[in-house]
Amino acid sequence: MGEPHGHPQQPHVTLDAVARTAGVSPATASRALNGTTRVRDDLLRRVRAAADELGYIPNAHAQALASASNNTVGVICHDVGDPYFAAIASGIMARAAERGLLVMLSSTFRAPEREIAYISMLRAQRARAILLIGSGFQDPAWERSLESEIAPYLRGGGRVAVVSRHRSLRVDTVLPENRAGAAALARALLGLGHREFGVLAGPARLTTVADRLTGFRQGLAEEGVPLADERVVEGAFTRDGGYAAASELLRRAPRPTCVFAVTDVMAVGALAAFRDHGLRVPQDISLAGFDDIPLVRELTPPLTTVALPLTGMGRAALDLALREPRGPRSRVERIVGEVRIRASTGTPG
Amino acid sequence: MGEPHGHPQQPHVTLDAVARTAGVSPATASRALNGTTRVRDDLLRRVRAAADELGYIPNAHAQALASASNNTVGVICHDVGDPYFAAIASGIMARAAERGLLVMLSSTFRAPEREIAYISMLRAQRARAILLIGSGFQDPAWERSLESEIAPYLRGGGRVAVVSRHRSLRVDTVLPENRAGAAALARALLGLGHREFGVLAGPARLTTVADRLTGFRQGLAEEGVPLADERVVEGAFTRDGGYAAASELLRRAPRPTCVFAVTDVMAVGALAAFRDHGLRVPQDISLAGFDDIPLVRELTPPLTTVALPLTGMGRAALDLALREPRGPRSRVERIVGEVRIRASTGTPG
DNA sequence: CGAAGCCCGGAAATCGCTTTCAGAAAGCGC
DNA sequence: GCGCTTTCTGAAAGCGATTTCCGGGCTTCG
Repeated sequence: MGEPHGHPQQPHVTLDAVARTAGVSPATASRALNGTTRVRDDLLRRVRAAADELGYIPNAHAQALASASNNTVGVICHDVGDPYFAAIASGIMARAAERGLLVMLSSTFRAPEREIAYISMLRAQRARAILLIGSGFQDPAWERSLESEIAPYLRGGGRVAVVSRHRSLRVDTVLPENRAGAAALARALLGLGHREFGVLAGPARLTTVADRLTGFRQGLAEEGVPLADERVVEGAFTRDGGYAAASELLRRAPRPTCVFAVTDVMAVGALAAFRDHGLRVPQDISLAGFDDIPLVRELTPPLTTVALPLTGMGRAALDLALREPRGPRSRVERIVGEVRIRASTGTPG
Repeated sequence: MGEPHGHPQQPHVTLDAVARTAGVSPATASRALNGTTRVRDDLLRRVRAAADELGYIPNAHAQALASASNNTVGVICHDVGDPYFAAIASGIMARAAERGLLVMLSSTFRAPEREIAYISMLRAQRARAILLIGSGFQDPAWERSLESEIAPYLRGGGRVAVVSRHRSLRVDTVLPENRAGAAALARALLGLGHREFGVLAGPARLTTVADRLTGFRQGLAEEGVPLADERVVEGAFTRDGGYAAASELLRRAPRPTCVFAVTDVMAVGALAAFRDHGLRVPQDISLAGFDDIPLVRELTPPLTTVALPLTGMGRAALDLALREPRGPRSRVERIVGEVRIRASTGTPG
């Protein structure tokens, strides 16, 4: 009748309303609903009845404001669409569900400034913990602003944990042994007889890339096998980035007998590139990746890689951040990757 | 010096503090920071200076409480670890970032009651919009409780949109034409000469499964080709579910010449199963999926499927939910899938 | 039987912000 | 210079919960 466009916009049911229909004070209603204190049985029943008769849903903002606590955690990753982050995020969500927490997830799409912006938003939300997933950037300016966002958050009682990120912040960390893993992979590939290697590296400013690259180099160096700079091609951390980098690598003669892609996602692109160039894997060229994301077992040939327990790392990160009691020092959980030799690597020649 | 275990727990910087050091009232400080009203230039500068000198971060809860508005949206899917949901979620996140929104994401891991629980939590957070991603359940009890969660939320001004879910709720919907897509796929496969089909279906209570299955049946029926019930095997919506279902299907003679897996994820498992049973795809058996998740182009052979613009669907859902002005009727955005014939399907025999 | 505790419920302060509501100062035309 | 509008600022009232702080009613013990 008169409502111009039909949006009555009903007001929310408040605790006061519940209290009134139950014939008690808001204080009692609050206590009854939260079980903070003993409340006489009949009152308790009346309050509960009133609450679900009215369909009462407490206002989380009011609760957070009054009690200075809340049950949300923030997660920041580069892109949930990437299977690597999706797997870690999935682990976090599972654990969060068990703990009754709500997760605010955000993707930076690899823009450092977006990471900072999100941290700020999560601070505003007074998130209990902030989880930073994935490689950091090698950039002093960024590190400074990150530090200056994080420090006051920690001082205010916030928890921070990072996953798979070089340890520039002194916070709880779930850290894959990227160097050691890459070195182990290098040794395994040397063991197959390879001596001519190529590497598909991600963006140089990402710390994960640097670690895996140096680890691989060290592994080769142990056997005195060098890795020339022109054998390392940089590409985006995507399937297409891997494709492009692999193509570029093939353009630079002489062709290596074995290629290491610093992430599985890039390896997927590389595999396609090799195929398009008429190369058979592993007969003509061997290929290895890193991470063991779910899909790479399904490729033909299945990809040799360094397996990381991705969902487990997600769970671990949440537990680490929220752990109680809290010691004075931050903790580091080191994850050792396991080299999985599959059919994408063979003996050279 | 005497802090027992070193957690000083510094209090937060409040707007009052900012106002005080800027020498203005909180009201003015608020206006200056939010640009609600004109504020004299010198005051504005002083407030801003004070704010970032103190490192002021507004308390989002207080803001939400006072202004009865906030900038978070909730997303509920079955599992972010699944590439299908990951792709849709990625689209949502991208659009949310553009709009300056924070996303609360949760995974139900396919438990209906968890979906209800999350909606309730999102209601408590007074999320601006709730996005439900993925198939609903064919279960009257669940539908009722869902309805009773959603209705008051909408009445309170909340927005709801669903993606890829049968239209049991009268809310904005991004709806893949599952039936039509599956029918088109059926026609294409018939066109290749197949007459003996098998189907790997997901859990029967999921509406998406039902739709794709009936669509496929209809497509076959147009040419008078039947699909016997024992040719339809049900499995979990996962890679392993696909593997198991495919194995079961092979156990039931006679073997079909072409298999339709209702999702790509299941098709991936089926491909592995066929291989393990010594069958060549497509020479011995053809395989098709649905969704066109990123990885299936990379398989050997690349998978024939019905392509859905997943990230676009995510973006569309957010826009649909938050659209302004708001008509009285809910809107349905129909997505037609595109049949992509790839090498996993060939002519029979 | 009276004093000392114990429980429990209610009044009211509080959390940190936004937003009326007025009032002061400034600008304007005549 | 006077009245009137126009700007801008500050005081104060919420927003919707939680949480002291208090007091009234019982139990319990001396």
